[in-house]
Amino acid sequence: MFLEQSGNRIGLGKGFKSMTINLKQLSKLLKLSPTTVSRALADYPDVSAKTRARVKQMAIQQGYQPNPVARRLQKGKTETIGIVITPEQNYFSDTFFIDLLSGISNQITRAGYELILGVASDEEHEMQSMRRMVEGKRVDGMILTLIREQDPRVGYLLDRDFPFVLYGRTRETRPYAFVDMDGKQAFEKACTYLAGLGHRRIALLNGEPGFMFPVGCREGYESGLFLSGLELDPDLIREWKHKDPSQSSYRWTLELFKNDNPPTAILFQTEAVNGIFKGLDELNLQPGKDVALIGYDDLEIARIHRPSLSVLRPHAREAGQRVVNILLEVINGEDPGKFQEIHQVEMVIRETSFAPS
Amino acid sequence: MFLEQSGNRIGLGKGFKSMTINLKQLSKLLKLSPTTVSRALADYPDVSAKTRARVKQMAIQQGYQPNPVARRLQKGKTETIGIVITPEQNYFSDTFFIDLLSGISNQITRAGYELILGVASDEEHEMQSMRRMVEGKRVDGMILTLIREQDPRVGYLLDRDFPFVLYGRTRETRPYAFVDMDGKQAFEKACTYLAGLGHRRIALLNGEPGFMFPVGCREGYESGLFLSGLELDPDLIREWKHKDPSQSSYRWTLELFKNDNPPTAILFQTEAVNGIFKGLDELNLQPGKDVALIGYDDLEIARIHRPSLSVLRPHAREAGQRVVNILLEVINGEDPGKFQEIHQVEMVIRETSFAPS
DNA sequence: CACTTTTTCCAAAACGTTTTGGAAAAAGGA
DNA sequence: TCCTTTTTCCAAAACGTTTTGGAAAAAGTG
Repeated sequence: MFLEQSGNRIGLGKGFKSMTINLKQLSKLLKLSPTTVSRALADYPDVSAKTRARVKQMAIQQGYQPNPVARRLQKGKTETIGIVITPEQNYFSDTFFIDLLSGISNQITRAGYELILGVASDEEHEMQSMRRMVEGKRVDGMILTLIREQDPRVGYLLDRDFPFVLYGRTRETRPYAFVDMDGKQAFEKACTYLAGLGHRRIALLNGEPGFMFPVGCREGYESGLFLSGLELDPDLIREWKHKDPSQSSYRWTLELFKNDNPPTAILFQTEAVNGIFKGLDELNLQPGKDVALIGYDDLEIARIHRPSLSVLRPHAREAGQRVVNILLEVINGEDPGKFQEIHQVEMVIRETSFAPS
Repeated sequence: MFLEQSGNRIGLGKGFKSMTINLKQLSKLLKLSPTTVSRALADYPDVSAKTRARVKQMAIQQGYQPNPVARRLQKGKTETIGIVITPEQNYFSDTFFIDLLSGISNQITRAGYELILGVASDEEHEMQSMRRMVEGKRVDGMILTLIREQDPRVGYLLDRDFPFVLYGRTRETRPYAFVDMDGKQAFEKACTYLAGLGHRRIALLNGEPGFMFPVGCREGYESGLFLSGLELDPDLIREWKHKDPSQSSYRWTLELFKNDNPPTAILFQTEAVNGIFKGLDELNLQPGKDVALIGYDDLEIARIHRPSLSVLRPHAREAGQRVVNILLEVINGEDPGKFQEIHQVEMVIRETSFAPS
């Protein structure tokens, strides 16, 4: 009787819920069992082509969509994956992260999954937010970004055998799945390119220590110097703070040119470009004329600045898509160790990389 | 028998799922019915203080957390709210949106809800992503940002009586819930402030037409001029494109000063500041000396630039929290029309707002 | 002590799916 | 025709909670 009531609710038009039809109601309309309707929609072979067609047509006509919550309960999956971002690290500074997120989101949607977002104010809350998702059974897998050299999140997830994929890498001996940009190769390429133009003093303004990505940048830088027969001068290497890229890179730029033998080229993360421009301006040095610049990440400012900034461009969107596809496989039981991808980084030559006179 | 098997799975240590305990297992440990355990944990009055304590202690000891999917099914709620962002509009340009998101996320977590994120590449996908959430029964309510004057999303949600809250406003006669910044009052304040310093030619570099927020800015601007006894000169008003704030604002800045009687002050959205700085630089005009500037939004660049930029600062975090609290009330059946909040905007005077000589 | 009220507990139903394990009907084979 | 195989369908169980509607036990009342 109770059932009949809710069955009759179709089309009553009172409130939102009444506009929706469920499996039982649909099967009643079709004079079939819920089992058959469910299996018809899922293309099981044990339902005849004729009834399958009939079911599908009616489902479309009635706008039927299986209730995801019920399906999740039955399937024992949340069909959800989680990501935690932190505002303090200015990661959202421009298109890069939103591109990554866009690739992630679209691929997740395509798989019929959901992306839940946590925003954490610091490292501690970052962990807390992730634990809530994992231990609260709110997600089937996690995506991690902005990875540190020693990253407790990775150990935590490995310990409990919970599916995850890193965008980036960390120092961890156990196998895990990751998609990373080949920062090493990118910086090596940029470095040899500048050396090939004739630059002999190439500086590196690297990301904050503790995070993993500057490690690759530095390796590539050193390897590039070596391949070009240049000496490594520790005075030409600086690191800025993630929380405050412009301010710290500004200071480091000024310092760099106090050197007796200052650089003629700088490699750096584009995020820090404002500070560098400001520093150079103060020193009366013109980018692309007195100092060559190549940034890592193709942010908007790189394109619109005059002179336009030569950059290393990671393909964030594609990387995001790969991260999701891999995570879905890992969730599906595949061995995470099989998925360790290092993506090429494109070099875009614009106006700030010139041959010194 | 099947039940017994899964009951015995506790502590087997094979795979992740085995590490988790469910209500039935917990109740067996306590020699109580699932009903009582559930009600004890939910602080129902019909369970004695003694057993309630015993249950809670055991729940903590065993690390029990109710399966959210099962609860959602029973409660008929998804405990989830949705938001769709679009990358093309550089909304993530700096701390503003992430602050808003941070307030939203934290408040949602506090309520035990989940935030699911959609990333849409354009207006059409934006709608599509929202419909998937709404019609797919994936959320209990929606949060909308970056509202247009005519916004089909609002009509869509109103039509089907689906709970939502706007961050911003739109042109719609039916009542709906929103939290908006008082852009009008902010620009009026900034305008009268500049006029009070002695500026007579104040320009407005406004946001893209079609969106709602520039409307308030313009109203405030006009009202500020009027209150200060200044004439409105249409030549001093320009609008930039959301997709490309720097480029278009750069062009408009140059145009502005082709005027016979150029402005001595500019009001604008901080997002467009790079283009303005670039334009002024090209014209050999110094911000804070030849031209006064006040931006809307306190982005990082406003603080670190020399001279530092005077701004109007919306309190994004607080607004995000309010949006969520209101949405939860609307979901709970409260009348949306009751919740229409307009928040004050703070004015932060730094170095670019000076008295003309 | 007998009766009523309050306290404390629980069995069963319900949420809306998918999966399991057949059963009935149709088709094929002798 | 009778038996076997295949096709097509479905009743019931299960996923893990919360809620409903009592029932048993304890406490209060006369």
